[in-house]
Amino acid sequence: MSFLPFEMNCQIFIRNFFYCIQRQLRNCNDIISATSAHSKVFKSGFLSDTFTSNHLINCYVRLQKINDARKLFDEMPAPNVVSWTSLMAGYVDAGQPQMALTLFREMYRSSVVPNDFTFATMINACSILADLQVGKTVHAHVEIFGFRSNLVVCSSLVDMYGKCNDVDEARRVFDLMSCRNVVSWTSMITAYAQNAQGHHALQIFREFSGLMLDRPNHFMLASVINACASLGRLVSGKVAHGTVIRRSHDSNDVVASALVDMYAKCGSVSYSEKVFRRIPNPSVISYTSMIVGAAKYGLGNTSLDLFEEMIDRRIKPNDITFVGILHACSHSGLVDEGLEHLKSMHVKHGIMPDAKHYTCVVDMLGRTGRLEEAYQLAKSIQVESDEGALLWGTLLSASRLHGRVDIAVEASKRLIESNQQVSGAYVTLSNAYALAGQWENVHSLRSEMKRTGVYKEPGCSWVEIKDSSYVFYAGDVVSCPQGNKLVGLLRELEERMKERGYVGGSIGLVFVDVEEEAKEEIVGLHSERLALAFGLINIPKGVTIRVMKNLRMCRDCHEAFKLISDIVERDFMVRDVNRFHHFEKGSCTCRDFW
DNA sequence: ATAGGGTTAG
Repeated sequence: MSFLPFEMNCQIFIRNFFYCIQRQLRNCNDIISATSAHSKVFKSGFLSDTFTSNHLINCYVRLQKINDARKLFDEMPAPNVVSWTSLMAGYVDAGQPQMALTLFREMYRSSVVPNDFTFATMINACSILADLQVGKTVHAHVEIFGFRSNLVVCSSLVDMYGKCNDVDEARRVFDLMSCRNVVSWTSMITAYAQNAQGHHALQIFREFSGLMLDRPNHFMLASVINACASLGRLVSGKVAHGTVIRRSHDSNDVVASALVDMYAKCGSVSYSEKVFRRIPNPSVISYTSMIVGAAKYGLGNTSLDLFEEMIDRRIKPNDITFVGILHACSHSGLVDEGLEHLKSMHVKHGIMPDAKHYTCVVDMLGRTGRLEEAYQLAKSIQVESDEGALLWGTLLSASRLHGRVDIAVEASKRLIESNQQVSGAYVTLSNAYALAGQWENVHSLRSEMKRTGVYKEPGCSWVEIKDSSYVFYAGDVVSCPQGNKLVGLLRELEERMKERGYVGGSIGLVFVDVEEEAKEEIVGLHSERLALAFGLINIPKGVTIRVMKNLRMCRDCHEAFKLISDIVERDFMVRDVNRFHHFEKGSCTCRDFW
């Protein structure tokens, strides 16, 4: 029988104990085993060992116990770069990215040197905060510390610049990267998609696909679908959907939610529904996408049914869900239901309504002509300037629609005060004056605009036919060879809609351009009407036409809309033109897709 | 050895 020397025995014991603790720390998935591991480490005296403590910190971070992680960190005699970075990442996960920045500064003052992991975490914090200034500072440090060619650091930089709305800088970093992977390509695609440059997003995706280095995964496809949605490109969206199915990502609920949203925005809400119904466990986002999708089509009751369904399935709605619900009620003329839901938000669901919800309600009341109530409500809401622009802009449109010049004037004043969307305010106010026959005011407003140099970009819309998009601008009809024919046709349509009780709004003929003489002529046509006429005139049989522009429907409008559908015998759907200001004249005819 | 990057709804 041989005996090992005592010291060697001790070493083996310590090493075994060490592994045992490590295994326990790696596997602890609940707070009880974490605490027990913690006390074991404490008793053994290993708490002063940085490596063991780091394990414990990560354990608390995984369990979302950031305060416990912090306490442990503060007691460490010698935290190293991993300890610092772990804690920073913990704060980012816990929704306190600001604290991560603070820690970085503290770390900087101590003698511990940051590494690539630290920078990736820091950049992520800046990205969440959308803090471009700090982001640039961190970028400078990345250069100084020599991580400019690190894949992960650069991918997070691309993402950070994208989230801070500096797409050009994102692209610069991306172009300088010496090697890229799916994540870096996805970051670049997302940067474009989230900054209203969907066509660039698709271009990057085509480039990635052409390289055939790697397959697109569900992250990338979700972003690509998002880009198709923002462009209203159904054909590209369907191709992306095909890729999703081929790559077996159709069971991913994030991808599915993106598809639901894309189909709704591209004019095919029935596809949205099909995709939605295949999601095994829809999240609050999946439900909200479908609720919003239905709302856009004036299917208010469908939205409300979906809401009931999600409540029954114990899925908690959030503030955005309620924006969707209030939108649905607003666009379907379900005022009482809308007001009920507004009340229930706080009482039943513990969500405080804020400016965006009240804006929906102002819209809802305004559409149905309850302008006095809408006005009183608008005045009572505390808003930031950008929220104010939306709020007063909403009221302005409603007062124009119902010919309440007094409220229109007040709303425009507030809108102009908010210093945003000023040109839109002038145009709408001018339309309100014109509607009331107050031509002198129209003229003086126009000279005011000339004097202050306000310029209104023309609204545009487009139809997608086969794989091409055709864009129309407000005012285009004048130059169109069939212009007169169109105008006649549209007048006739409007008459027939009025007979059915249509009261005005997007479908009706409105003045678009105050630069033109404000006489009772059509100086411009909103494009959905133009495209509608387009559909009547020269689209070959068997081609599906989809018109993109927001159709804000009250119940009456919905009726009218059905009537138009009967007349033109085609399916088309419409989306919000204001979200697509990135369309430039002549740049939107795209025949190619990947 | 322990720590890091990309996705969906208004």
